[in-house]
Amino acid sequence: MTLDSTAKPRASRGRRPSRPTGDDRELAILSTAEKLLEQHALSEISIDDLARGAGISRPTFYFYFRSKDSVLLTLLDRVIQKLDQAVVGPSERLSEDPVRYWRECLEATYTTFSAHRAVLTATVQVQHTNAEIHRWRADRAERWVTRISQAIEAERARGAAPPGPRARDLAIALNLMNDRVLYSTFTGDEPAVPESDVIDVLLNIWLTTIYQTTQPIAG
Amino acid sequence: MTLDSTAKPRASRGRRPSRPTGDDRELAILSTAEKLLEQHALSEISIDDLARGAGISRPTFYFYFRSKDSVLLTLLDRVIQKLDQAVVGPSERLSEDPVRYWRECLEATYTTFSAHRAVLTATVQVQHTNAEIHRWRADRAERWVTRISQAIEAERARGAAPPGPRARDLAIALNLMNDRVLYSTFTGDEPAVPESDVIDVLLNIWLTTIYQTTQPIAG
DNA sequence: GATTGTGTCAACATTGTGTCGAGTACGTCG
DNA sequence: CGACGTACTCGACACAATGTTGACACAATC
Repeated sequence: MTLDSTAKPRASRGRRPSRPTGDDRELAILSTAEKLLEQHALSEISIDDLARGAGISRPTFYFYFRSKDSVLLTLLDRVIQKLDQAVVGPSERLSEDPVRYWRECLEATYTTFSAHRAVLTATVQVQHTNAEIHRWRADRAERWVTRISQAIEAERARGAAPPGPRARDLAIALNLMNDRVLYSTFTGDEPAVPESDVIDVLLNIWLTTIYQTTQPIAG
Repeated sequence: MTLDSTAKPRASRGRRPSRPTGDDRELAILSTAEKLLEQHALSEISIDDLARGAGISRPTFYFYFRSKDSVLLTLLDRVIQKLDQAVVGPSERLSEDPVRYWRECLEATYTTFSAHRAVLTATVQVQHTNAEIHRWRADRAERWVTRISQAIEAERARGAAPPGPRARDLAIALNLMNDRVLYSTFTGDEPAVPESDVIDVLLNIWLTTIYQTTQPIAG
């Protein structure tokens, strides 16, 4: 998903003035935002804070972004672009080495979240109030769910996993669990699973849920 | 937990004027809020909306509540009071009939949520921005976690459940999952588990996680 | 040198929150 | 009865944050 809709349409990039200007300012806003998000929730950050941090006035901010949320969305877009190429994806190892496959799925999620906690936790926080971000998350979730439920069905088909609730429903529940558990682990809201254990705990739940044991049948 | 802190201290209740006044207004605000929450998120509701809905002016609103959030907190308090007496609690049936015990735990959570979805989903939404509500949820969560992890340990002790990750960590993860899954089921955000299946799906995950099977050993 | 597009901001308009202080209605006590 | 206190009410204000407008600057191109 490209996020053209969020950043104001910048005119043709052909001619670039030599002033200390242009994209620099946009980047300055973005990095100010990411920095501030490490300390404060998005709701506590004003547009003025972002503008000042980037060395511009508040009205000028609106030249670059249409709102605070759209800054977050752009940040998110950048994070995910990096990520989508890093996590090329637990490939076809599913039937060969299921445990490894699922561990890698989880680690991918963990890594995503961990590398840019500030941005990702902010996203979680505003998903309820911002329609665009809400849609963005729904979209991502849908793709994960599809992928995971196909994997579960494949495992059931080859007899490695027993039958059970609809694969899609399990995938949804497990996926929501991951998000929520990682969120509270990273924000440190009590009660939370300690960061050192979080992958193991989640993996355990995934495996037992899918296979009714922690030692699934390998290829 | 009583929420004295949230409602302004009403003076002695001794003398009651006969005007269409007093507690009536407070109740009017509360029911207006609950009604509006069925259609809109709390962030979309202004204090003026609440005041108008209750037939008073905005400043008068502040006579009864210190803020929008404190209305929600009071609403929550009422919901929970009803609930804490309804769900007296899956008692000592744990070792006799484990499946039933866990099903009742889940159903209690489901019922809580379901009966006052508007209030509960609003709570989820503002937990990230309101410290008081955040604390309230953390508190409730902590008590559930304690209770659940003790139950898991008891099952392990009597050999009904196999060893595994720290009981507390499982309890935290399962608990967060419940909240999150029920939230999206009730708001209907896609992807969500359909309401008709949600208890079965969650129960399945709980049982397999705790017992590594859906048929635990009964007493 | 005129034109065009990028970039800038002071000043304004708007919306929502919270407060203050002057008021009104009602029960009570002299 | 009347004056006193308390519950209650709201107009008018102060404030904070958001978003908009219109005039202006500068560089690149014609």
